[in-house]
Amino acid sequence: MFCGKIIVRNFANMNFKMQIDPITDEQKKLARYAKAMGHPVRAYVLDLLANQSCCYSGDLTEVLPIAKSTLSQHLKELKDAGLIQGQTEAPKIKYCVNKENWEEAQKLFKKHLGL
Amino acid sequence: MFCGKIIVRNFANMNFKMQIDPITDEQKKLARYAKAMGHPVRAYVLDLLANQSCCYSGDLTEVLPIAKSTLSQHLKELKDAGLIQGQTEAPKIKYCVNKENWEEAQKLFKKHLGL
DNA sequence: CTTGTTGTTCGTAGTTTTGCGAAATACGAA
DNA sequence: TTCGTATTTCGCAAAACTACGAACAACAAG
Repeated sequence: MFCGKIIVRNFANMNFKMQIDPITDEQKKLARYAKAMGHPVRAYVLDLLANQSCCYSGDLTEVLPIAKSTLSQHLKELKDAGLIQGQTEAPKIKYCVNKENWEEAQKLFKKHLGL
Repeated sequence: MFCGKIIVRNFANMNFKMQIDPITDEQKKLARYAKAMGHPVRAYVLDLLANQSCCYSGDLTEVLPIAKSTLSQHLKELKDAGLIQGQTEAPKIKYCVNKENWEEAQKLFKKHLGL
């Protein structure tokens, strides 16, 4: 998603295209992570994976009141945001937090929430 | 939004309705706050109000590359989530963080992100 | 009371999210 | 290879989100 102002100025026969976006990359990243956490199911899953350990999709389906396919989409959402990762242990898939990005998220929230 | 399992059991001629929801209230609150922060514009506004001071809607419109009406909706979203509040200084409206809820959000993120 | 300034609300449009069940996929085991 | 298990992908529908401009509301100032 684009969130910037495009300003075009002409000097003589030169063309300048300058994008002035008051929203920083950090704020955009923060928003991306926040969005991923912005659903009860996903907040629950993250909580579980962060404070505890890895788990299988099936473990979650047993506990959560949603269809398997719906859970799968939430996991995909978290994966796309970079907060978790899944490794195949056929026929299961073990999900864990993506340490690197999780730490980045921690840093961002810490900074922007003034913690 | 409901995220729980409804389990109904019958004992003799008594009816039990029990809601078993693995997702805690804290996780739901966290998700609510995170959702509100989950857009670049809103992340920007929160950053501004939290790290700096209050500001008027007009101040933001000058800087942000979105229509007034769109900004107004984002501010409403933040207000509905409880993260900011607005007080009339006619004909302007001054927006500030809602201190009480902001602190709750800080606490929740701190706890659930393991900070 | 009229005007100008500041924001919100409304109507509309297109996109994304959320959710489900059914079908498809992946893969070890028999 | 065929079967069973675990999970994803597909197709669909309803709801929510994002965004805009036009119209409206609030109110101080003249």
